[in-house]
Amino acid sequence: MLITFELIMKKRPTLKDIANALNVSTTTVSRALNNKEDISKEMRSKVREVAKMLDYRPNALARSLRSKSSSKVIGIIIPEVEHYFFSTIIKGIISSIDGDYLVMIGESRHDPEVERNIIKRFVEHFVGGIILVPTKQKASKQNVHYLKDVEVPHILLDRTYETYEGNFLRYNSLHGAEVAIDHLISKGKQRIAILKGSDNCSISAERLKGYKNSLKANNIEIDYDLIISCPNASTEEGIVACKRLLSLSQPPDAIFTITDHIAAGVYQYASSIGLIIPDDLAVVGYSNSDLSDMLDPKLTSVAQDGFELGRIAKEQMIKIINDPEYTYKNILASSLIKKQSS
Amino acid sequence: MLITFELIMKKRPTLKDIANALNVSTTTVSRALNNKEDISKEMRSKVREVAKMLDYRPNALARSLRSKSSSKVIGIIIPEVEHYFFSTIIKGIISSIDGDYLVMIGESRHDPEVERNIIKRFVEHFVGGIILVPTKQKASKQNVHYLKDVEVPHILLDRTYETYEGNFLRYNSLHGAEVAIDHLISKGKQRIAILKGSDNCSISAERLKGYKNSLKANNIEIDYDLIISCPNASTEEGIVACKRLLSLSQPPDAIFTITDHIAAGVYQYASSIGLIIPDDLAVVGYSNSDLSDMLDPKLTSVAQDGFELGRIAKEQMIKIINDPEYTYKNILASSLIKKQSS
DNA sequence: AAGATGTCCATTAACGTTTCCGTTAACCTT
DNA sequence: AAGGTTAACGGAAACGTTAATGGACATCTT
Repeated sequence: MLITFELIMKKRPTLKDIANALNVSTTTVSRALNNKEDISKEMRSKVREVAKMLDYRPNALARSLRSKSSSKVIGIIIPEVEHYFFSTIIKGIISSIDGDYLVMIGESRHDPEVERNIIKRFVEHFVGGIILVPTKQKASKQNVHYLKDVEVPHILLDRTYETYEGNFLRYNSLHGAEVAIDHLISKGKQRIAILKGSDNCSISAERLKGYKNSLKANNIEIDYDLIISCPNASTEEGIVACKRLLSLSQPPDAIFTITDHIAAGVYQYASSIGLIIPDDLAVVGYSNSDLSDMLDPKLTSVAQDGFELGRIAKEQMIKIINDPEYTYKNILASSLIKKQSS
Repeated sequence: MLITFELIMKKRPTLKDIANALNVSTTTVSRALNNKEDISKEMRSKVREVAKMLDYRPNALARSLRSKSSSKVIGIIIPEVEHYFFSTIIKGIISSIDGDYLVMIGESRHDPEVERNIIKRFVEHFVGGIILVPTKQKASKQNVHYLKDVEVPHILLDRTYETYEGNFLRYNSLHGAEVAIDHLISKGKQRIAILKGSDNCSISAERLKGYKNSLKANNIEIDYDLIISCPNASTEEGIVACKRLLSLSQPPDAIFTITDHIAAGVYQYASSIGLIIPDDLAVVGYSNSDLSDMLDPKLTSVAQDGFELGRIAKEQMIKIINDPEYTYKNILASSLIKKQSS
């Protein structure tokens, strides 16, 4: 073995450097390191030894440029990074190092145009696949079509739209809401309000539908005074909406909020006027975020395990990347986590 | 211009395709698209037109393989993705698309070995630079040395260690804690407890030091009964610690928690025994997270704007990447956001 | 012993860019 | 008009890797 000047240099060592040191060809080195056939055990170990000595790290760029195999990078696009649910999705996706995939991340900020740009940038960088949590806007649909056009493997997460035919994974919000309302009714509540989200959000619409379904199934008439919108799903809106509900001539005895954040607002207003949760007013939230355990009393909430969602999405994404025939469509059931607020 | 069979094919178009269509060389096409010299205006526009027609997207892999310029990707490594403060850091880093950098993300899960692995993977992928929020463990130090060894531009975020000489950006926890305690004292509080974090965390240590500094400066004796550890910084620990504090023969009239999460625990226990915040017990948290506004009363907290931290970090990272001589070391002052809990 | 098979390695060519170095022709010089 | 400059382009090499092909040699067949 010959330690040449180049090897000492700061430049990152390449296959060629190892090859020169051992007086063999780069092909041989490549085979040795990639556990390919056509190589002797002795050569393999010699190569490995030198590679280790030089702290050789393969150039992923060159590798995937050559082998045309989509690089071992998957891209994820999320509307809002700091949102807890989305955060846990990201965690689920990136936490399993094992798959030896790296992850690029982009935030669409609920803007389909930004989303489109990120997709294009991902495509330029030859990501192997894209996990997309689409925007609420209809325009995201075109972006998904674009994804199909450029033939980048992809899977839609959390949200999807009517005519979509590709891979997706999401929670069943319809069922989640039904379970929540059923639970409240089983606790003897009769006037159940809902603080719903934005109207053009399919998830919000589904939860509203679940709410109505459950009431109907239990022969409770729907009172439109008890349905209030909180388009931003903020705590502030929760306070305002709660105030309005409780000032009705026939105030509700339970409130179902489409988001834990809104529930926090309900808590605040309720306690400000001396109501006791759950006795005077039961509350059920949605997504069982970290917040739900910090509220007092702890908030009953429909579980949306973002971590699990992300974990499965990544697992399936890799399958999709490796087998163009493979498809995956799934709707997870979410369960109600009963705590002290109901 | 000649539209050949290859152009119609699904394969992503390359410089060669454009060149063939116009009967020019790839060199010319490359120059035209990259706004280089040595090219006529007419050719430039013709090339661009065809490029647009074919929806040409440069192959970022090939580009950065060739031009040796670190690819326009920066890697970020964070201990825990779903933690709100860290989430906002990520948001700050990735939200500005303009810099035309893409972002790879890795989660160290507070484990230096995982951190090391992520760094190596990033290096393989030739990231242009790495923004690192190091682990609390001492072992992270070696990882930073490794970064220097392989000559990847990097900047340490939020945390740093004693002998570190590279680029960093963080908040001044010492000062933050001092301001918090000064504030409580100015409100007439005399027995101020602190719920501190893990002992081998430099940030936690700094805040504790700030706490002590401020007390000394105000001639208040330090009572070690009022210093309790919450190593996991969890709400549960906050409840337990608060209980212990309030059962002292001389209970505190104010509690400073190293984290908003811990403060949530204090809130819960205090309200369970009927204490009124801030009258009976003032509370000040740290990091001014989204939680702080959801608590009732809203929690006074020392602001740690993760978004700003991330934004600056990225901005400086790019400067560092583009100019090897450039260095950046900064400690941001954090201000106290006064709300209703104090 | 002659062919067949197998082992282990080298040579060569790609992947899509960018860059160095030419080349050509037109346009200035004086 | 001879030489010099400039503008606009092409050819070829290079980045680091992997894949296809081929060749030398040894070992197994019958």
